[in-house]
Amino acid sequence: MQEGTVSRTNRERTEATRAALIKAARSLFVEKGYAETGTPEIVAAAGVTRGALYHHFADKQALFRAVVEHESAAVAEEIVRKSSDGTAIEMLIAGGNAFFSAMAVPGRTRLLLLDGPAVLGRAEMDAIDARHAGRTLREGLAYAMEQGEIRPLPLDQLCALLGAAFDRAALAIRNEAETAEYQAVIGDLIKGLRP
Amino acid sequence: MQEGTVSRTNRERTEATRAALIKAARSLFVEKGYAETGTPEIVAAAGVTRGALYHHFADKQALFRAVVEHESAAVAEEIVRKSSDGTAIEMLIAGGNAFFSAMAVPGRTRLLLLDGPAVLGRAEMDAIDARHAGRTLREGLAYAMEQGEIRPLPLDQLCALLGAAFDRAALAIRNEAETAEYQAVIGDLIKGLRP
DNA sequence: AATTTAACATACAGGCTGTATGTATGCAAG
DNA sequence: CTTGCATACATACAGCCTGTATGTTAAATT
Repeated sequence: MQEGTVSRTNRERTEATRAALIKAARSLFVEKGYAETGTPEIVAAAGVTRGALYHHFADKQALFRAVVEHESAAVAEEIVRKSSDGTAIEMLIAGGNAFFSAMAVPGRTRLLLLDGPAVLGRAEMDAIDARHAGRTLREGLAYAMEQGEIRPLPLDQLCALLGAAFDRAALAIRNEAETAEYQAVIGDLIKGLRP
Repeated sequence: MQEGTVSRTNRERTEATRAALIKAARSLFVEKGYAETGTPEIVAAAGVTRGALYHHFADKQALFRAVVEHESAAVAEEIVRKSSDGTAIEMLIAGGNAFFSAMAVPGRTRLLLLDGPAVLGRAEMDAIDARHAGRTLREGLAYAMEQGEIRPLPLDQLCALLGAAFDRAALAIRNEAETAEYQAVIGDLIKGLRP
């Protein structure tokens, strides 16, 4: 039985430190916002020093990027996990509901929809989204068009516009009643695309 | 004939100073973003001192708010000015085109769609938008529903979702070809709402 | 076992924000 | 017209934060 500092491999140390930093940073970025959170505060919460932070991340923004990447992946994972089968439009609706459910986790709207675009820029946020949640929407829409369930439209533009609608709905939703209202309206928007 | 310091009334001094600060701040916020723009830089460009800035504005964020308010009003003014008549849906489309045209003015997407929500929060941005461009969209949709040109749907939610789609399109648009593409897709979205 | 390299910790320089204090000018009252 | 107050600034200061440079310890390599 060992105490305090157990001998760890470098890889283990790195992973533990990075995880602690990302966890502490996520919590503070959510609570106070990116600009109002200082690195001294983050490292104190993570139980390391600023030296460790700047060893693993180029700067504060790089740490934020890691937090956003992590969070975006979690949202996409939940959508994929809950994806049902049925008609293409049914799948789109179900995916949307899963998205709303995932975005209801506290802090996600702030990280992914408010601070993210401002800190990292829309181009980088689009790139991150395209690897995660945005990818599921794109595949759903492409499948629906393929099946002839919605009219053929430029996929890039349609994804951007519907994705924006989903995002804004997630931002507006604060309780179950609002969830149902937005689900209904966005469902109508999608159904309006049928041939 | 007088030189240099002409005797000005206090009201004139105030208006001139505020205008110079807002103009300089707008330029720098657009060029470098809110966080990367320092108040020393702003006051230097405006030809005043930091004392003047903090006399007229509570803090840097209040100055940013004034810039955003000004810009948002300019967008709404352009939409109203270009609003044509015709069927309700035609007016919506024309209003959308005017919106895209107004948002093409350099810096507006960054101020109103990227930094604005992050710095001021979505609630405050919604309030500002509701007084300006968002108001025109809401009135257009309400009129279209009244005329029976689109199905009756919850107005608040529909405004939020379509407003988000317009915003994202404005962010994505970088040239005329893209403008046409997004106009077409957003037109299809609106037309899908017909009874 | 010796050497290199990774993973930190500490110290420092520069810059920025907001506030406190000082000054000059407009303005209103007598 | 001058006397007193308020407005519109300018200057100086304190505190904090970011990023970097330097030092130290432990792991990995040879």
